Order: sequence, then structure tokens, then C-alpha cells
Amino acid sequence: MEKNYKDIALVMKALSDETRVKIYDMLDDGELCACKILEEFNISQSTLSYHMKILCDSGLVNSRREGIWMKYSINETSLKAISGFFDNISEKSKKQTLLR
Amino acid sequence: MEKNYKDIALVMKALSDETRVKIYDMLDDGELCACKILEEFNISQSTLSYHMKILCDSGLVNSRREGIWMKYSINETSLKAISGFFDNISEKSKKQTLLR
DNA sequence: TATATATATCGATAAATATCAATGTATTTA
DNA sequence: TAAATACATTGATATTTATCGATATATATA
Repeated sequence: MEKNYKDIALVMKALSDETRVKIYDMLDDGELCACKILEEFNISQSTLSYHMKILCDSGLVNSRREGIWMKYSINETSLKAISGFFDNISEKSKKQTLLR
Repeated sequence: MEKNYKDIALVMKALSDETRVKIYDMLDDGELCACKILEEFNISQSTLSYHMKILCDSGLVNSRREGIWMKYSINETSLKAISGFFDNISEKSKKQTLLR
């Protein structure tokens, strides 16, 4: 099975910024609207919008419009994929350690 | 327990580049020297050295000198930490899904 | 339809990143 | 000790990123 390193790197890049990691972590409590997220940071609205776009484009985060609000949530499929990438390396790496 | 988002972002940044993700993935087969890694890429030696420094500084990769060679391997502690970060989000996120 | 609210996009900019060639450093060996 | 090999560091540069204020767009409501 060929791994798509480009996609993995894209997801990692989405989480390579402290603000975005915090946002992603916040979302594990459930869906949040942009305005709620914005309250937690000292950044402009346009900057938050930029960060949310990166998180969504990477596939890590879902977005949907509800009236005038944008609601964001964790994309479970993407989370499973990235979690699986590390679990896979963990397993193979552990075997290697035993062989030494 | 307070999460260190800065450190998490640093680790993610280390894997936010396609070359570095590939290198990290290569290392799950066990320790490799820089020269072996270099063979797999069309990059200069100095560029590889730069990438290895970023991987090592993030804590994801161990390095040790063996004679004239530098040998690199996966840091299991760091891998567990990052794997745990995603597992943690995965669990909390799953609970949220059930509540909906 | 005019207004208010929430969010996205644009343009500008300072800072960070990836890359290379050239050079420096550490180690082994002749 | 001189040469060879492997790797790191430096300096330069093109590209990317994070950020903001200003402006545009979408939706709801008066």
C-alpha cells in the first residue's frame, strides 16, 4: 500500500501552528461556531478565518453554515487516518526495538 | 493537566514537510545513517542535514555518532506522546458524537 | 428593501522556511 | 600527520506563512 506522504504532510502543516492545535483540541468537546473560538484568542477575525480555512482544507475539520454562523467540528475519518499513521509507525518501530 | 500546545505544534511542524514525513516513516524499519537516507532523495547533503536537525530538535528522532556516521532512529517516547495526543482527541470526540 | 451580524477575501508586510553551494569540523585510515 | 569520508554550519535567496485592516459576501430581521 502506497502512503500519501503529501497528504500527511498537509495535515501536519495544519497542526504546525500553536493556535490551530488549540482550536483542534477545543473541538473535541464538540462543534463550535467561529465566534466562540474567536473569544479564546487574541487574534483578528480575519486571522481566525485564515486558520479555519487551513484546518478545513487539510480535511481535519468539518464546517457547515447554520444561519449566519459557521460551525466547525472534528472530521472523524481524518482523525482516524492520522491516528493510524502514528499507530502504524509505533507498531513497526516497536518490533524493531525487540529485534535489537 | 495542562497541555503544551507549543511542543505539539513543534512536533507537527517537524512533520509538516513531505521529505521529513518520508524520512520519519523510513525510520520505522530501524536505525539508519544519513548517507542511506540521502540515497532515497534528490536533495543536497546540506538540505538533508537541515531536515535531520529539525526532526531531532523536535524530539521525534534520536541521533548518535558511530565513527564517521550519524545514525538516526525514532524516539519512542516522543512517538507515544504524539500518538497519545490524537488518541485522546479521538476518545473525547467519539463521546461527543454519541451525545448528538 | 435597508440594516445588522457573522464570516470570507484581498492587499500589504514582516517573519519564517526550504534550498543550494561553499566551507568548516570530526573521525578514520594510510 | 595528511588525506579521505561523513556530516554540520554559513550565507544567500526564493518561497511560504501569519498577521492585520479594509472590504466583500451571506444570512436574518426590522
